[in-house]
Amino acid sequence: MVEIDPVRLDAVFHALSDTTRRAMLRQLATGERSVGELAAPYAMSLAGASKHVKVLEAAGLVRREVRGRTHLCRLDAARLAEAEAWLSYYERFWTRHLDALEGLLRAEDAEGEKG
Amino acid sequence: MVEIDPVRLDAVFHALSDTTRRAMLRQLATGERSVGELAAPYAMSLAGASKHVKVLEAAGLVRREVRGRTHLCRLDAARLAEAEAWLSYYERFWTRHLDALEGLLRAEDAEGEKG
DNA sequence: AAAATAGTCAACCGTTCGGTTTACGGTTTG
DNA sequence: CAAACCGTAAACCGAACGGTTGACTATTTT
Repeated sequence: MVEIDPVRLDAVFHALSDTTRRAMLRQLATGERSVGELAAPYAMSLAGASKHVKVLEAAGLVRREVRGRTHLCRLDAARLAEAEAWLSYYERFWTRHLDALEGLLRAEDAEGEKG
Repeated sequence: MVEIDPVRLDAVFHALSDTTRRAMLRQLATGERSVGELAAPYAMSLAGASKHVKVLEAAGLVRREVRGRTHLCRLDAARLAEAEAWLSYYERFWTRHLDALEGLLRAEDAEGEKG
């Protein structure tokens, strides 16, 4: 298992815990966007949306390139990968690779009957 | 893509955004635990830990069975699966099945050169 | 019956959150 | 240069968060 910095993970999950921020990430998945473009879809002040972008940036999910008066944002998925790595630990609770597991258990049963 | 209720996802990611709560889930991954057992590892009042359990329960990550004076908690991974499903959308940004993607692009290039 | 145990509930406290408004600092553009 | 534009910063607001203590309810245990 890859140990992940808990503080970093706190920040990532917190950033993901808001619908607006998740929607912004979806926007960024289709290409880079200015802060204004990210803000446009929401009934919210630009300053408000800007704060959301900062939360995403602080969590390391978004990087920003200042280009003249506009700030270009792009997705940085590395921290999302860390979050998914954390979650993947629990896959065994819902994934039915009980197929493989059952196979393994049957093999052990066979061993037990042999020995 | 499986559309997931945003409010539910808010609750799940918020529940995961705290180190103590994530650690509690890890405990529950090894088997059911009472609230007291969940609380034991942390320098925190029982009431405080109990609140964390309630957050996990409200997010649907934990179910509780009251058994006499003790409350037995067990992991319910379904909502974790939803969170992972949401994250899996972004796998293409870090997974190198750029192999497959590159193949596709090369095929399109070939088409372009033909036409 | 009395005492110990498991846990919640309610009130409270300081901090953070999500949002606003207003003011401001750099760019472009006219 | 002046005006419009893009975005941040700061101050503020009510609500939620993470945590505490103390009182309380049930259940076990003795």
